Amino acid sequence: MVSQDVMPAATNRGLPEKRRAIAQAARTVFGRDGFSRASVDAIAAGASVSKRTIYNHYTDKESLFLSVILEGSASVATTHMRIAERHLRKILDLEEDLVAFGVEWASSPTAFADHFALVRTIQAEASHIPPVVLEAWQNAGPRAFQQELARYLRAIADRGLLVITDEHEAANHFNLLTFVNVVQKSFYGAIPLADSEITELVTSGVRAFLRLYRPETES
Amino acid sequence: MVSQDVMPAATNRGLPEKRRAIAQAARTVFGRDGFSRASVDAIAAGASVSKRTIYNHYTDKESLFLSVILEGSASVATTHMRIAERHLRKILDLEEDLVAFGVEWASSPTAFADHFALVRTIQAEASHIPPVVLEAWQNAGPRAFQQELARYLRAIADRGLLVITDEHEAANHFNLLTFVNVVQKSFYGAIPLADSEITELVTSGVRAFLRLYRPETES
DNA sequence: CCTATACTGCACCGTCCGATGCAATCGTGC
DNA sequence: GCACGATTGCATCGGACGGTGCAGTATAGG
Repeated sequence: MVSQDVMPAATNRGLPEKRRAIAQAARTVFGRDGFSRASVDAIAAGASVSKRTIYNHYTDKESLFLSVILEGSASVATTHMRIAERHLRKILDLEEDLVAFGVEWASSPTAFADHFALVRTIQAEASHIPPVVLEAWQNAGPRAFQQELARYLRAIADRGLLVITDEHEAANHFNLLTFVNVVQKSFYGAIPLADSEITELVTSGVRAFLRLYRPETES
Repeated sequence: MVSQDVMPAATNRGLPEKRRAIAQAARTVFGRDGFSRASVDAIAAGASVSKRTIYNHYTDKESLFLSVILEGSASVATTHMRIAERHLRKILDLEEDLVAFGVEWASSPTAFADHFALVRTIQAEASHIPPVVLEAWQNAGPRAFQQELARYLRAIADRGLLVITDEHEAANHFNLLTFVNVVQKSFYGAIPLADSEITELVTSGVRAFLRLYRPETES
């Protein structure tokens, strides 16, 4: 975990098919074992590929890890975007829509268990990862989506359904009260929660969020 | 990370002095390198102790890790208790006191950098750690303190300064809006934040918390 | 048919590391 | 001074693992 190049540190030769197989297997194995414990041999076996081939595609175990986590992060981000669009573009019942959104959002760590296991690894080794890479990851993943969420909240507020002065702070609060709450309790999906429990936590979080940002109902 | 015994899995022979030296060095090295990368030799060197002595005190690298993290967790918990008592026992200015408390609380991950690095490791390897141990750790550390925080909030509410129906939910919200917010942004202290930034985040969090739980000020 | 590219299998190197065994030493209490 | 427990230094085992070299095979395009 010492490479200083921002991206990709991966040689680009070889068949894209094998390349994807390797990436897939790497995601699984890294997710299961963490960076240090994961062995390149295991990844090779998982991808039904010679170990030598891995080293033809990627210079390093480390660069393989980086490549995989950046791809995964982007993929998860677009999925989150779609979830947000589906629930927040047209608002029918505000609380209901926010809860539905929050539940699906907060369930993604169990849906993308592989990827979020990598995220846990990143956090554990945060101090060994070049800050540039950390930044790159955050911007491609979590931060990008929080920006998007802020935009949706702004739009909802403009329609008069919420009272928001700083939409980024509001997005942060929503994030904390729903997603982060679930994520903390489930160890990023490592100890999966029952769907009912997720719904419960998110509902409670959304209620609090609405108490913070709902317009005064003049009696 | 497979031991099934709940506690301590550590033989208890040897001089307590050496034992503490080992634990101290282990905390540092595990914190710096994570469980897998940390080498027993490095710990031995750090403790100015023969490697053989470590294996006289602890059966295993794993049991050493467990022992260290449980001790640390307890120690941090009592520190948190003291912080809470200092700021929440007597309330003068509610917002001011909550902010002061929150700032000190949220700064502890940088103060106890060693320990929280271990916590990060635990989370990264959560799926490899026996659930019993995970439970034990949570109960000795975070959960115990959240209970305590709930008690303080209850007391404050009883004095009429807050309106709280479920004090555990309130404690959870305070936790999320201040501590967790900071912790997320600083990667559990791995990427330390400036004091001013911590103060800013906590202040904003406390304001939100008060908007949620402050009694209606009849105009 | 020839060449270039990619993949494979395997052996191999060097290293690191957890864990053990053992003989020697130090220190304390009887 | 003797005995016992603790510690030490060292050698060593056994295994895992990252990474490389190489010779052989397949596949596709000209």
